[in-house]
Amino acid sequence: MNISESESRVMEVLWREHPLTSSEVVERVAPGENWSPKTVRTLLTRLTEKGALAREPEGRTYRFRPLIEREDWLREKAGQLVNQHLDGRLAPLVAAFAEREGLSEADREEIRSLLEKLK
Amino acid sequence: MNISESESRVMEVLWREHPLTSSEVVERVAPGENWSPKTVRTLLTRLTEKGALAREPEGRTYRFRPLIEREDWLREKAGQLVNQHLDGRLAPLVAAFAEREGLSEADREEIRSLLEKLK
DNA sequence: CCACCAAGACTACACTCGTAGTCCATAATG
DNA sequence: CATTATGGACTACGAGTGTAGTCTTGGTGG
Repeated sequence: MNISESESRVMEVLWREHPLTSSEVVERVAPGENWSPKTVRTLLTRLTEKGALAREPEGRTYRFRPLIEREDWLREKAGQLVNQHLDGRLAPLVAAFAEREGLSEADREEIRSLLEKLK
Repeated sequence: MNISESESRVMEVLWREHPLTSSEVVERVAPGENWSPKTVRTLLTRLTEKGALAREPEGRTYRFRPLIEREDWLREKAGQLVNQHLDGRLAPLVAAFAEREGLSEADREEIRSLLEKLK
C-alpha cells in the first residue's frame, strides 16, 4: 500500500489526467524525470500490483487509472509525519516549513481563511 | 544523509534526551516498538555510519548523541512533501491533515498566532 | 576463580527501490 | 512482404531497510 518516491511521480501524472495509456504516461512523465520508457512501464506495473492503479487492456496496450485518491494519499502522508514526529500537533510543521521556505502574505491568508472555515 | 523510518524512531529517543548509552536507548525505544536489542544496536551503528549520530566510547560501550538537529530534519521532511506534491503551497497540507485528524480550537489558535508572528 | 551474560563487530537475508535490459510477438512502415 | 519499432512479460542487480543472529571478549555474580 506504500507508494515510493519514483512511483509517486507516476501517480501525479495519472491524478492530473486519466485514464491514460502507458505511452501517454511515458510522454507526460518524461520531461521532468530523465527516465527510460522502460522505467516508467516498470513503475506502472508495480503500482498496478500494489493496487494503486487499475488497468484495462486496450488493443495491444493498457489504459491506467488511479485506484487511490490523491487526497487520501496526502492525508495519509501528512498524518504520518505529524503523528509520528510531532505528537499530532500541526503547528510545528507549519513553523518548520515556514522557516525553510518562507510564507508569502497570500499563503498566510490562505491558511487563515482555511482555519476559519474549519471552525 | 537520509534517515529511514525505523532509524527515525531511534533518533526521536536521542533528540529527546542525550547523550545515552546504547542500553539506555534500547530501554527507551523498547516499549513502543517490539524490537530486539540487536535491532536497536544495528540502527545505532547505521546512524553513526551515516553521520547522524556521534558516539564516544564509555567503558566497554558507547554513548551516543545526535549530530543533526531535529528541527533541520523536520524542515527537510516538510519541505520535501510540500514541494514535491503540493507545488510548494502549504495550505493544502494543512487542509489534508485537518480533514484526517481534525483540529481543535487550540490548534487553530496556535497556528493563527504563528502566522501573525511570521509577518 | 570460573561460568555466564552482555556489548560490539561482523554476518545474514529477504524485500523494496531505482533504474533499466532481454526476449518475444505484433503493428506499423517502406 | 520483410523490417523495424514498440509494448508487455520477465529478468537484473546493486543499494538501502527491517529485523535479527553468530562470534568474541571482557566484566559480573557466586
